[in-house]
Amino acid sequence: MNTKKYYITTPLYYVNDKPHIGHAYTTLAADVLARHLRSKDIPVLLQTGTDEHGSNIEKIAREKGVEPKAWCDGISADFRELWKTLNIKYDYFIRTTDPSHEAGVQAVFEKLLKSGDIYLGSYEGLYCSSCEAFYDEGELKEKNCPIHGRPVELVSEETYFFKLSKYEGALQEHYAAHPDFLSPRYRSQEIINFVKSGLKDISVSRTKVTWGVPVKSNPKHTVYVWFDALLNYATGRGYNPDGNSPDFAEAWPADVHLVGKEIFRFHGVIWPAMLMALGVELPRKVYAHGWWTINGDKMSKSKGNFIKAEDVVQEFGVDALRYFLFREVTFGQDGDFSMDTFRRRYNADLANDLGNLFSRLMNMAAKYLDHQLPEKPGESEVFRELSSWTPEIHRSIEALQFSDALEKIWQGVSKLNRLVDTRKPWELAKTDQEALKVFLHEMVWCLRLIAGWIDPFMPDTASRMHLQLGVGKTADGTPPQKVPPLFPRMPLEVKPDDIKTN
RNA sequence: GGCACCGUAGCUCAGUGGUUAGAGCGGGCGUUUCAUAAGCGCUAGGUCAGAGGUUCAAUCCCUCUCGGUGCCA
Repeated sequence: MNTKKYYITTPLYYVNDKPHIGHAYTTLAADVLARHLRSKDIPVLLQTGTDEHGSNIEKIAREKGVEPKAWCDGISADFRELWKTLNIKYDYFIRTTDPSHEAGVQAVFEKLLKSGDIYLGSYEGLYCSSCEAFYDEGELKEKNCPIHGRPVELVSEETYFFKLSKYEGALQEHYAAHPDFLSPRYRSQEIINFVKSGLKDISVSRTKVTWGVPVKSNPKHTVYVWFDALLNYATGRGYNPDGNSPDFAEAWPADVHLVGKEIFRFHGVIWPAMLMALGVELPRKVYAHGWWTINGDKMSKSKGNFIKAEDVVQEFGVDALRYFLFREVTFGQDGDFSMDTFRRRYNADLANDLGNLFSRLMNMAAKYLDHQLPEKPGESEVFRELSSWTPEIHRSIEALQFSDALEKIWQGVSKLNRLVDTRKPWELAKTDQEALKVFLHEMVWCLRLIAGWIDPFMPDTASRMHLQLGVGKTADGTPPQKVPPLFPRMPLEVKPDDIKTN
């Protein structure tokens, strides 16, 4: 018997360039959610992967003088390497060049051809041979290609169409019946209006592209990359219209597709329509997050202003990056990444608040607790209060409101710092040993609670904390060691201007 | 041009038809010493973009103006 697992997906990342912080963001969000659910003993499937077909990839590979597949192998490996660096635990990494996926795509195509949801037609458009792309009349600059400024030609190409228009009504009904299908709400209206304004059938094959999945019954066509890539969510779990793998039932329907806002429409319109055509249940939710700008600028290849996750990790550690990305900005909104803000938050939240709290308490625990693991303080008011926050924190994570969860957790950190100041354990040490122990016991348990809360976000830090919070469990009687700080304080960046001035 | 959304303390943002409009960060002042010179306390007097309207009462409702953003395959 199959039990349905909680199935989370990230988009498949296009292998036209090396991974940057934007890719990491989505995948980390998936990882945080997955870790949280696992900690509640909810079975989870997390799938990510790479999108490898299309003329762009073919072109890049040609420029580099390698076979397309070899190029894809390299970049795809870079992504997996980054997930490792970022401590992301996924269940399955799919590549659109995987034979099982390609077979699934072909079978889907044939099935829809048979049902009439895909039909052969021809596409007519204004084509620029330098761009290898079609343009609308409105996009042209003085009737020329907006990029090359050269004349475009009217070209017609045989292509297969998917009958997207047929699903206009069904999609609208679905949106109305499932108000959370497109999330967050403030991004959904655009999509709903778009569908309301009328859908046209879309081209789903190419005759000019060879690096793609061939249409089985007409191999001079390859399947258009979007159609190919979207299917991964199903084929990766064993979907094939000619016969599903038994695994498919435990994954489907997907619980949440995490996507960037730029591909929300593909996932909110085309993908559900494809599933309707296939008679497959729709995913429960598509959640679109925002973009990171870098120092206020859009990340772009031409500006070359990508932040490499590896560099940040190298200097500050994985957990600091994981923390920053989900604390700084409400998940869904756009945010700005700058080293200045990053350092500020690192020092204030991680080094000063949490790191120092942990350090001051662990020092006292080492000094004043006789290495005994204290009993859970049922009578402790603080501990009871903090414990009562857990459901709220969990709800926030499950609603993908990561920043809310972290904010609440940091209220706890702050509360504990205040409490230490109020109770002044260093004075109790001179006046009331018994009260001191009771207090430190409470604090140790509160820290365990915090460690548990931050675990999905900062798994390494959580385990380092846990290691020490087992105060006194040492069977051999060795005293607790003074541990290195969780987050060593970092100097704020010295600007060149500051040096010159004197 | 069409359709949405936004404009609240230096910065990032919460917020509600009704007593003195909030938080975090930064800044300023003070204070403790257990701790990573961290922590803790106090402090921001902001025309809630502007104008008009509805109302006993609007930052929150309506209209217009200005400024900004997104979507229109």
